[in-house]
Amino acid sequence: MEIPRRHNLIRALRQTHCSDCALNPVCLPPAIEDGEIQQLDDIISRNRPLARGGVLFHEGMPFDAVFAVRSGAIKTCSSTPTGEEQVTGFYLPGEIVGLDSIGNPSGNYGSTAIALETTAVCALPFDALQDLAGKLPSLQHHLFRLMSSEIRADQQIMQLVGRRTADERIATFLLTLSARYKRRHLSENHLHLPMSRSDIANHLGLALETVSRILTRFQNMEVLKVNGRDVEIANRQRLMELANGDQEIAACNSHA
Amino acid sequence: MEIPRRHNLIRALRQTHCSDCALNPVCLPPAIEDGEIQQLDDIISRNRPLARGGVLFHEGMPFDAVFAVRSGAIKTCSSTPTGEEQVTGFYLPGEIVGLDSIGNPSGNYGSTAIALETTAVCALPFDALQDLAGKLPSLQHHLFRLMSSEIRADQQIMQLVGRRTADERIATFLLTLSARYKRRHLSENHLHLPMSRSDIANHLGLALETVSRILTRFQNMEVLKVNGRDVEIANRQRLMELANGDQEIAACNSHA
DNA sequence: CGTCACCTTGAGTATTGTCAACTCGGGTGG
DNA sequence: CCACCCGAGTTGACAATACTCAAGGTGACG
Repeated sequence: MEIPRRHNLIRALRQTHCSDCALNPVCLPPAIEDGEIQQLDDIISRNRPLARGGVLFHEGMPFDAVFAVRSGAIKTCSSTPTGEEQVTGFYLPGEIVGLDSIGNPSGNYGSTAIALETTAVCALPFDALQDLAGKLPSLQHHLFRLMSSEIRADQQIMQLVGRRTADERIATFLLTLSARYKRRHLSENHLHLPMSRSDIANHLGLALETVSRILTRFQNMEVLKVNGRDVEIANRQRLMELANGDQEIAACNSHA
Repeated sequence: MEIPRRHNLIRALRQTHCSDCALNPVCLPPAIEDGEIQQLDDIISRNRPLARGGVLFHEGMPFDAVFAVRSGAIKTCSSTPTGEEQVTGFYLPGEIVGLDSIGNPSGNYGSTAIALETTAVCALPFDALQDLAGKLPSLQHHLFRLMSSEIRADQQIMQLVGRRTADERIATFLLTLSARYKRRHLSENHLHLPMSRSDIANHLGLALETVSRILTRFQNMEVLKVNGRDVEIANRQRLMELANGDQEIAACNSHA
């Protein structure tokens, strides 16, 4: 009796339209009108959800679309000149994957997108999106904003990875994730991490052992409650201090 | 007799148009037509060159334009939550500065742009640029490509800073710079670095002493000839190996 | 000719990576 | 049904890369 139920679920997902999508304030321009939503809706295709580990697009495949995450989570990796993989980002519902590939000189995707859990996406064929953006200034503006946000997010990671200690990177990573969960109206203090320790480590430029050690240390400090991939922020104030490297403030408090 | 001469120079710069700018293959869409160039030209303003250290825009100022570098060089920095500065990028002639600020929620510039030497820029007021992009699909596409390239560049830095040794970072940085010089038809083997050691270090997530030490070591290895900010690539093959961390290849060669 | 950035070089240290062993939980197959 | 295996995660010991602190050196510019 489970198979038919799953099929119904899938059908329900595929029938959904932008106009009644709970995420539309996140992935659509704020000022868009109903008729315009319809136009956007017409170019979007919703495929069957990807299983965990499923590949949404692969580095080197011809670039044809960007994707809005509906549910689940995606990681993107690009392979370095030396052959290792670098996790360039994580994408949660309401976020857009593939923006980095738009202007790739080769015309191909410049990274690989992999589902971290069962994940549903909306495909936005880029040619059509671009045409539509020419007609709808608010959509064009929104796309510029999205890409620009991606640039700023990458610059934040850059600065995180380049100038901060391992503790600060982990603390900041968790707080950023928490803010993104909050934005999509989920609990901001009880996070379920869709990615492995190894993915986190790779993304933050750390060894996976370091990530593991720091999470347990934060737990011992009663800043977090960690249970595998479930992480609860128990002391947000302290976590923010850790993110900023305010060792002394905490020390002062402790012997006050 | 120098003042008038400089004034003439400045006037010459300001009178220049996109149509006869040597950089236009780099900063304009490849398929643009003459009439369209004229439209673009009309919205561009060319200000008097910035002196070294001059601020093009400052973090927190209202965002109104992006800038094409005509000559000289620009660095962008953003200040971290803890107050330090992070050098997020360097911009050479033909490159566009300010793309990261387009979608800043506050509507302000999200970083500060500073001239590393005497620098001339073209200002592209963003409202007008956006309107024009709505009319000229090739311009819209070009802007998407530029932003997407910026994302990829940042991701490369991310991976450089997160996963590579100091040697690899410096080697890769020099090679990337060399490629950019080549693209603008300058010598690819004799580089003049417009930025200080400290800027390089900051950008690559290193201490400035480390940068200095590595440059002298590369010089001792006869890979580079370094003289202050003049750097000559003496053994490109070897530099590429260093960029990829092929320690063994070199070691093998040496006792062959 | 002095000052002031900027750069170089040295010595000692420490944060973080590497290697390695072990635990835990889930799924598979005998 | 149980044993086994495998991947993910944890923990420990040790090593090394790169940072910090500190002391010169060099060149430009007033």
